[in-house]
Amino acid sequence: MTTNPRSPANRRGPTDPGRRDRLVEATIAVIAERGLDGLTHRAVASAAGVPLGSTTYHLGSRDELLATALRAAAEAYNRRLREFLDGLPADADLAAALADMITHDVGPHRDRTIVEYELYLAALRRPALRPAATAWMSDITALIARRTDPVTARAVTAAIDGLLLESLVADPTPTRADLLPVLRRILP
Amino acid sequence: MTTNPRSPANRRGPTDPGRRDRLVEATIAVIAERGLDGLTHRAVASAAGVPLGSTTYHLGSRDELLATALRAAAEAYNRRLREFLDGLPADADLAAALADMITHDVGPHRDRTIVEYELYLAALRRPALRPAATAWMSDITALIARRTDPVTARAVTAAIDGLLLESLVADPTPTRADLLPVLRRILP
DNA sequence: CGTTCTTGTGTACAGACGTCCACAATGGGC
DNA sequence: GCCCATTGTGGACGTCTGTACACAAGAACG
Repeated sequence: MTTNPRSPANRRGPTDPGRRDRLVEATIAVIAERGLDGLTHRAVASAAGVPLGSTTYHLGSRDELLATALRAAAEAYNRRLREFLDGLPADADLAAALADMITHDVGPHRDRTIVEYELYLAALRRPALRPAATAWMSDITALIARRTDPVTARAVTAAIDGLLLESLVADPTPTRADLLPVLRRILP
Repeated sequence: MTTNPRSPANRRGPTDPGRRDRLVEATIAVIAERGLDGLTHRAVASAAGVPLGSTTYHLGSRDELLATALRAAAEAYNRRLREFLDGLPADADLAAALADMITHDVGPHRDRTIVEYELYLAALRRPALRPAATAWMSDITALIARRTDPVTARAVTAAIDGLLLESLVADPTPTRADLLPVLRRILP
């Protein structure tokens, strides 16, 4: 791998458009695999297949690494939620749909969901990240509010968060049937 | 501080009952101050006023440090919640009481609440901690279920979690008046 | 008093880390 | 075709970390 870093196959030239984006993706992949503890410049460089110096060049300090990852994760999550909600028919059973979503988030999507919470929580200790985290959360509420009244939207958003957090740690992982009555208790 | 560690004032003898407990307290204090990133044997030793070797002797590896802190935090939280609920009159306004509690948790109690979430989340990546975290959560639900039906208890527990998480990051911190309508939306 | 067990201490080691910086390489402007 | 700003690289430095381990010291007990 590092025997001949100058081989043509590995050279992308000094202008390698998208390298920064690939570094951001690699950052999230590293967190998913090793957690925030394992997020180091070296791990990101290795995951992205670039030399160590490249990470500090494009993404600077470790805090900048975190900030970029948080913004990328928030954007991806909200886009996904928007598409999911937009894909529902107008008269859809919202509680059932959300139960499906949560089941997916703690099942096939588990690793990514954990990363999302780790990044969100990281914002608590980093004032620079708080605006991004706040916006993330209020975007979710706004998306839900397109289907319910505002107070219900806040209640449902909070409940989804709590259910996700609980379901991530529960063993065995709760099923759709476990979640549905709780969501029905809140949604009209 | 370390100039004369053998001075009588600092010597507590080879049997220093409670030293382990003080190390656990120091562990939580270190997390509160520096976050999980800053949790090191050296920081704990310094906070507890004991030599470095003492931390590894009493609490072993870093994972054991985390596990002990998680159990202590869960126990303290649940005891506090139990006392709070037991102190309410039978016909109390539960939504108002919970709004007060959340306001307190994200206000004067903010630092400790952050530690609680950091420890809870840490359990996601450490199978050994998951039982403690699961029990923590189900204890909360059980306490609330003494005042409501089971499904409502689950919905309220999840909503409290979500509201805490949201309120910790929001700027400015939500007030009791912000939280109350949301809780009333769920509680009878 | 002496032995033995538990508790406590100081230090040393090897590894990993963030960050910095001198230097290389390229490609667009002229 | 040359020059220079931008992009990319590799290695080095100093710091901090977990952990191990040899040794000290009081206590229980005969």
